[in-house]
Amino acid sequence: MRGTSSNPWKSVIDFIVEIIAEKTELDRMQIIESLEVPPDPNLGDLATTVSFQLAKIEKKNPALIANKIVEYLEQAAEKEGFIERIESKGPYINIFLNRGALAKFVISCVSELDTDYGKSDSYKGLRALLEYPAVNPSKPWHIGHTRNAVIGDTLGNILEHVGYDVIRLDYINDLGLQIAQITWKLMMDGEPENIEEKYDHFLGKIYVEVQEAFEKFESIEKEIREVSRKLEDLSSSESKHSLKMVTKCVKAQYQTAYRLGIYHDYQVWESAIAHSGLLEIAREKMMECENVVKLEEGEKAGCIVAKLDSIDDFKDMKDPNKVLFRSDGTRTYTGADIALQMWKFGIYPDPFFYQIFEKQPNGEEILRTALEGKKNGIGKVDLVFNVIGTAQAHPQKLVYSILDLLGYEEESQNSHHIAYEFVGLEETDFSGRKGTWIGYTCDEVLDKAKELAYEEVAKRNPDWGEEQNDQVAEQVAVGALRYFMLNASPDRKITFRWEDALDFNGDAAPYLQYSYARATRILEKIDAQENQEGNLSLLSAPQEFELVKAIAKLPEEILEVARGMRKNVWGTGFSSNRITSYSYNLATLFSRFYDSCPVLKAEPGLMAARLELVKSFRTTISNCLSLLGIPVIERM
RNA sequence: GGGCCCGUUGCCUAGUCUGGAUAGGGCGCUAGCCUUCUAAGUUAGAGGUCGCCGGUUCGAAUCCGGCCGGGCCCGCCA
Repeated sequence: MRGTSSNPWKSVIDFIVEIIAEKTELDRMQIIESLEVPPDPNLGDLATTVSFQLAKIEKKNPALIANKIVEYLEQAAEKEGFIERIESKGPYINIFLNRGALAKFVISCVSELDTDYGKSDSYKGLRALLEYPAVNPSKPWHIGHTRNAVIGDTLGNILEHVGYDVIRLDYINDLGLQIAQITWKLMMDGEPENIEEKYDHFLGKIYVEVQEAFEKFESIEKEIREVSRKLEDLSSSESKHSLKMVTKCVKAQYQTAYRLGIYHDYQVWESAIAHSGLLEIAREKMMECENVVKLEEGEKAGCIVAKLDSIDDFKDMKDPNKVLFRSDGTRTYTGADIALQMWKFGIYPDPFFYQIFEKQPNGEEILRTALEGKKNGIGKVDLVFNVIGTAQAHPQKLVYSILDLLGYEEESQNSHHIAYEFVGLEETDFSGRKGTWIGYTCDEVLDKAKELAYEEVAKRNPDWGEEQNDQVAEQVAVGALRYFMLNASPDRKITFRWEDALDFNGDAAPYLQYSYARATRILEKIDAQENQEGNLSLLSAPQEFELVKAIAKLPEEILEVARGMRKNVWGTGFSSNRITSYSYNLATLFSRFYDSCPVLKAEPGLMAARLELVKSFRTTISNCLSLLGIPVIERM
């Protein structure tokens, strides 16, 4: 193998497949599928189970076949420097790579690509629109919302890494009943002069109070419903009050998002949807379909419904006529969701105007939909990913199926529900209404994590000042929380326990950050002039070799996650935990290397080679951390 | 009634799509390792009927069927 590759492990695999293909009758796909990593590195670096497949064809003992093939393969492999040896063990054919040659190849790939190492252009030219976390603008983010936001943000990073152009969208429901409830309360009581709390926390608590009254007293419910109706009228005082309140709330919520390194490109506001004419345009489009009709009689007389009895998945519904627009003409959630999904794909002309909501700390402006402003829409997108809890699997499926029913087959296929299970407590779930989230907001969890991290940082770095302690503690806290959310497979419920979320040892973000800091420290201690050419073929210790192999696999690992995003009956799978476990494993291998292979005390030639390896590791783990949105810490 | 997700050691969990060698980790527990690049680390050890039963297969945590337990979903609600 000559030169460098953006996917070194894949290059090694291709090389081996080529050799096997020359010596057997099997096609390349079969060979690729037969390749696996043996359970124990002592058995080899790669193995092939082609003997099982050949045994079926030739009707012979697989072990005998393996024995025979190995002889041929050894001859072929000898010509190139990449393979050390090939041996059979029973039916398995085990391949040992040349450690020095692989180290040389992998390290040159990483050093060439640097911060781009891990990226690929496999999906170049495709545009993906992601929606997350769409938290109601009436309360602070709790840890359930945090899971949504972190999954969405990380998914965006991964899609960007494999070549997608990614648009990050947030949805602001400023017309919901929850907003009416708070508006009612604030207009009655007047807004307090000095609110000491963060504004979203303040609203959240009011909301819990109002909700109680709302459920208890019919008269209050009636008043609030009236406020809700008035919110639809943009000239009403209720609407004007609510707009100020919601804007303030979203800005407060975004302070939390920014702490986590989460940014967006656009916001879609429900009030803009309601008054832009979007719903009317969408409704007309929908009614062009013969399966969307206005019912004349029966319980749903006057409603515009989608007839779903022809679709297998929905024929067991109580009534397969799904209401999209009520008899009074207003849209249902499903109706609005379909209209919005159509907008995302640009099925009809964009009716929105756009205004700057605010400038984010990353320097980028976030645009919100509005009724006046500039006409800079999102343009054509190929795929839409909605990050929504798994409880909404059925409604999401409805939206995509109806899209298909309307004739937008491709758009339906390209609609993805990224489903994740909820975060709960041992005894209860998080409920906005009951206020069970109090004490478990994202801000509180981050603050508590930071407090603990601060103690640790101060203990380890007695010479640091308060500012440096504080900064690192914040980075540790953010990393720990993001990792905690990503390391759980999205289809698994998270039971939130402080001792788990705040455990900074073992399988957690600080471990990764620490490995980076250690690598950085080694490199810092070397003066530039000592930078001599290292003989990379000296890197043959098992700890060095295992680290090299792990580094080599990053690009393929990211691609595997992207390829694994297939549609299922419940949504589209997204294995965020694969990236965390890859990164954890990489850091573990570095820790072992660190413990058993001294760098600065090694012989000059070996030292230079190990320095190169440390550099490669540092780049790779750094790229993993930025993919996961975990802050990189130089010293901790 | 119908559909979906989960069940792996004291606790948390990877692996299940695409079957393959002794089922990986982490927490906790036990015993080592800092005069050596940051011990948020590392080495070793104890701990498992992969929910249960059956089937397919040379081979099943993984595929198929049937159960059991936990959660979620099937509104002109929000």
